[in-house]
This record gives sequence, structure tokens and C-alpha cells, in this order.
Amino acid sequence: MSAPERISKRDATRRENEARILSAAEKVFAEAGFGGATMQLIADMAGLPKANLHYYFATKEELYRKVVQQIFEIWLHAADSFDKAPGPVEGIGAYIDAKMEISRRHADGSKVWASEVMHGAPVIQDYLETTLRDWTAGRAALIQKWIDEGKMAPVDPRHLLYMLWATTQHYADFGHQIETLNGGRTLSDTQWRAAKASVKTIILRGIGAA
Amino acid sequence: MSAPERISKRDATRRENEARILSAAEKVFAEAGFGGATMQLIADMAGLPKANLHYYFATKEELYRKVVQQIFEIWLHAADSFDKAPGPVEGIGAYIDAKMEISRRHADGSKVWASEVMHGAPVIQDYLETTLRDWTAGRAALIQKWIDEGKMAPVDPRHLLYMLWATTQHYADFGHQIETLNGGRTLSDTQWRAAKASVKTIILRGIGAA
DNA sequence: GTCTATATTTCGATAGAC
DNA sequence: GTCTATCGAAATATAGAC
Repeated sequence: MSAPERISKRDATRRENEARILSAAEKVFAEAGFGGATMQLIADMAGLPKANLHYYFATKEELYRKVVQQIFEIWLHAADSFDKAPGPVEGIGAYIDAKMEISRRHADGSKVWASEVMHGAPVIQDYLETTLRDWTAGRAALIQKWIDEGKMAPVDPRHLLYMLWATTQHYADFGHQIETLNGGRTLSDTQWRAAKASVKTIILRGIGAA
Repeated sequence: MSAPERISKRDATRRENEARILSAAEKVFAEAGFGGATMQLIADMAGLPKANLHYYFATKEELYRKVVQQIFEIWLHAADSFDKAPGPVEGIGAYIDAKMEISRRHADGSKVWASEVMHGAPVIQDYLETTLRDWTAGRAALIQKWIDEGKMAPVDPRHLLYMLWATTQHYADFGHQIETLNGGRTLSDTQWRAAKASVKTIILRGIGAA
């Protein structure tokens, strides 16, 4: 038998390697898509031999699924402030802010999700049918309540949710196009503030809440 | 030499085969991405031997580029009514209608474009830097003119354009997600009308034009 | 122009020494 | 746990008969 080691140390190494691999995988999957990504590229970016990836994640698909789950969880938490808000100005305003911030900080994850959904959600269809469906129904009901209370104009809650997702995630998914139209430069802090303000102003006024 | 044939007939065959291949390619690229698509899959869907694809399109990338160009041209034409309009209600309203209709009729093309841009536009970067950049500058100037004339609220024209692209294309690119949230059914005629109306109502009111 | 057969490359995954 | 070497499958692309 080998010399006994502290379990905590082994676990720490495992967690660190898994995190390195997941971070590299997110980037490669975002840049090349699932089909275009190769285990070799991910291994190179993580600074590990290719065989080690298969030690931590048995298959390419298992690794990919973990990456998709990560961004999904981040988005779910972004809606916390939505629920506690007294009305649409605070609730939807905070939700837009949170989603825009995620588009800036987790653009790669957003792209992986977009790519997965565009291709028919072959790996995370179960999430769409359970967690996302429930989440959407709950938020649609909340929006309808605000409408019934006269706090905003009568709009279709689901189409409003689609608009919120579309506009905020666009800054991540189509970030390259926006950069190109910005003279090839990434958006500055000031420009990100302007983007957030534009989205919030138009939508909140559009639903008669501002 | 072979017996002389009418050029027009040979051209007709060529055009018909090219169209079949392009249509099949658009579908396969949309469903699997560039990396996930295979020439074999495209050939099967087009009902041709794989080698024939290489006869009409030398490489996979050349075929892909043609598919991307198609949807881009369709979108450019959708903005014709934009320019002739006297103000934002007619111009932006018509543009939303046209873009929504394209999302419905050319969802695959929209997905291919989205995938291309998400991956950094490796194939059509030149279009972004020339045609799209000029197009965007022209439309932003028109919107600014409407603002200066007091026909709409002072919003950032570029962020408004991004919002128009994001909201309309979302119904194509994330169509699978929307279908899942619609109980697994595609949107009916009535639901598409409601979607168009929602987008137009919120945005036009959001920019103070309705 | 069409199609079968195949050359060549590259990928995901694994075996086995350390 | 790590890494080198490699297998078997699948991909793009082409050669060459028809």
C-alpha cells in the first residue's frame, strides 16, 4: 500500500484540477462549439495531458454537461431579487442589471448555453422541461400579479421574459459583433453602463412602469 | 468532344443541385454547428453522393460561407421599409414585422449566423467590418434624426438596434426553448401574431413613439 | 456530371508503465 | 494520480472508372 495521505489534500487537488479543466472547457466550447471543440485543445488550455481529462471526466459529453449546468445555476440565482421586489421597476430593473452583469462576466458560459439550445438542447432538454419550465411559470405569475395590481401595462408575461433574456444575453452571445461595430474595441465600463441604462429605460417604459 | 448541349439546361441542373445542397447544408449546419456537421449528413439530406458535394463546393468551408451569406442578404433587404418610413412607428414597426417573419421562415439561417458570430466570425468577419458596419451607421443616423425631430425619446440608436436584433432573432435562435416552454408545440399563427404585437408594443412605447 | 472506393488526417478514448 | 503511446472510428477530401 502507498503511504497514507490526508484526504483533504487529495480532494483539494481534485477540485483544483476539475476547476482548471472546467474553465478551459467553457472557453473552448464557447469558441468552437461542441463539435468543433477537441479534448486536445481543452487539455492544452488547461495545461494538462489529454489523458488526464479523461481521468476527471469520462467523456467529452460529461465535461460539456457540467459546463452547461454552471451557467444555468448562475442565471437561476440572478432572479432572486426578482421575487422579493415590490413591483416591476425594482424587480425587473434588478433582474436586467444582474443578467447584464452575467453577460459581461460569464460570456463564454452564455454562448455555450445558446449553442446548446440552438442545436435542440440534446444534452440539457430535461432542464428545460423541469427547472426552467417551473421557473418561467412562477415568474410569469408574478408579472401577471403586478399587471392585475395596476403596477404595469398589460403585456404578455412570457413574451416579456423572452425579451429580457434576448436583450441581456445578446451582449454576451453577440459580443463579438458588438465589439466589431464598436471599432474593434471591447465595451468600456462607461459603455457597459450605457448599455444597461438603455435596456432598462426602454423596457421599463415599454411596460408602462417608468 | 462530347455532343453539344444547351448551356441553359446544364446551368439549370447546376442551379437546382446547388440549391438542394444549400438548403440541406443550412439545416445541418443549424442543427449541428459547423464542427458537428458532416458532409455525409448534408449529402444524405440532399439525396446526393458525398463526392458530388465536393464537385459543387470544393470545401466544407466554402459551402458554409454561402449559407451564411444567404441569411445576411435576406436581413439586409428587410430594412428597406426602414429607410422610406416617415418616422419610427412606421419604420421600426415594419422592421420588427419583417425581422420576426424572417425568424419564422428562415430560422435555420438565423441559427447559422448566430453560431458564426458567437464563435468569433472566423468566416464572415469581413462582412461585419464593411457591409454591416456601414449599414449600422446609416440606420443609427436615421434614428438620431428622428430623435432630433422629436419623433421619439432620446435613446442610444446603437443599443436600440441591438435590442431589435436580439428580440426578433431570439424567436429563431431560441425557438427550441420557446417551443419547450409552450408545451412542446410550435407557435401557432395566433401565437406568432401575439409575439410580434408584444415586441412592437413594448419597444415602440419604450422609445416614446407610441 | 456522377458515383464507388480509398487515401489521409484527426478525433475520442484507453492501455499500461511509472 | 500522471503521462506516453496507440487503438479504432470517423471525418474531409480525392482518384479514377463510368
